[in-house]
Amino acid sequence: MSGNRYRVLELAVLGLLHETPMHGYELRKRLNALLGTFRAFGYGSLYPCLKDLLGLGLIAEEQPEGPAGPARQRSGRRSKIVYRLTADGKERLQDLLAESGPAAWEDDGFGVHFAFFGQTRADIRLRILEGRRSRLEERLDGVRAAMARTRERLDSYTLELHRHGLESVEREVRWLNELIASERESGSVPPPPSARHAENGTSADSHPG
Amino acid sequence: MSGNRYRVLELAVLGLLHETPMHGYELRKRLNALLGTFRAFGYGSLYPCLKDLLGLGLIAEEQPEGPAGPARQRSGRRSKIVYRLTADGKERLQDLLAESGPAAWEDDGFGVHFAFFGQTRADIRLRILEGRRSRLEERLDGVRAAMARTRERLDSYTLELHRHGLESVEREVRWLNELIASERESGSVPPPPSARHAENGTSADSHPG
DNA sequence: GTTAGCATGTAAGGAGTTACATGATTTT
DNA sequence: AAAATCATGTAACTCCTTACATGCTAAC
Repeated sequence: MSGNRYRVLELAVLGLLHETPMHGYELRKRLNALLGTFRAFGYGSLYPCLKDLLGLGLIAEEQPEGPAGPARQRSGRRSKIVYRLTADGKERLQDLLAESGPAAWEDDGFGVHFAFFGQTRADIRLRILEGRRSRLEERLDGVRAAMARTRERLDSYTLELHRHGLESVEREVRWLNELIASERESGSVPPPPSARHAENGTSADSHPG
Repeated sequence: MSGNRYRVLELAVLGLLHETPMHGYELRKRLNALLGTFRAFGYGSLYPCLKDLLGLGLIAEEQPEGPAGPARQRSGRRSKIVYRLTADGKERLQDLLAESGPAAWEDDGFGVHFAFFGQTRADIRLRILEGRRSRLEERLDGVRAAMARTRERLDSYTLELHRHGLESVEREVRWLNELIASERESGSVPPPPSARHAENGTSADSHPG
């Protein structure tokens, strides 16, 4: 009943439910629309996750409090179960959004964390973007070194695969460079002297364009 | 002991051992060099896989047949276990290389299959490339539709994520277009008799932008 | 009156990953 | 003698995925 797995789903669900309460089916559609090309979840992933989050008390079934008493919504279609964030859930969401370590910049987590940058503090955003850039640059170094070592015995298809792979990663690095520059430009974030962030309110309006 | 999981690893291991026998540690390095940016495996993945393939009789420990009898190689470092492909393993490898369905063009499998295109029949190569292109175009359609539906409630970060994601996929489609054109040019592949397409090869250049 | 879409779930398993444990050999 | 690298392995776990099972409601 307790014991939460679901690192990506947890943030996505809490983040979406923070905007507005929803039932599972709709949540899944918004989820996949949110994550776009990065990821797609089926019901078989979402519902067990909702069950867990419910068990942990991070979300709760919304009781519509009609005059006829607290019955599940039978007005629309089938009796839907509308979930909302609890106080614990909000706290948990804030913790997840404050994450700026590997969980937020590795392949798995980066997409979701980025998708919720609008709700993320400016200094955290910057740390995640920079963390991911470092990660990708490490990967570039590793692959380039490996290629140099084994260059002679790779056939043309393998070389082409590598070329395309490297180009993709380089392209993402350039994208991150632009985002980082844009984050810095939009003021409010002094390059962290030690860890100190200035209090600013305009955290979410800065998109690169 | 039997029962093979490991869809990606199996092909990669058999394909590499087809070139030359190797021990696990070296295999892992060549594996990661081969797959480049696409994937990286640790020993915890490779060794159990080798155990399975051994159990299935697809690979075998190479006996060096020294004059002192069949002992494990103690010449180099620690007693290495050098694996080689068996006859069954070669057959299995041919089956895997002949695969041209979803397993070969989905995200997971495509990289490995492509890496071994040098050992793959020309018509199979073409089918895999076209299959992947279709898959990506479906994905583009799906995401663009989803974006159109929920455009208004996405913030600028989410939009930026989608823009970058779409661009990445579009870029891969263009790459596939070039590869497919190049495969057709290099002769030897008559367009499959049943699936008839108009006599221009440039069917897929329709990317917006 | 039947398909298509809405809506919720479970059981079993996939394809690895992480952390740990061990020891030999070469380099510094 | 210490550190790095070579070399092999296991147990427990992860984070979903696939296939299945169910039923309601709107549209054709």
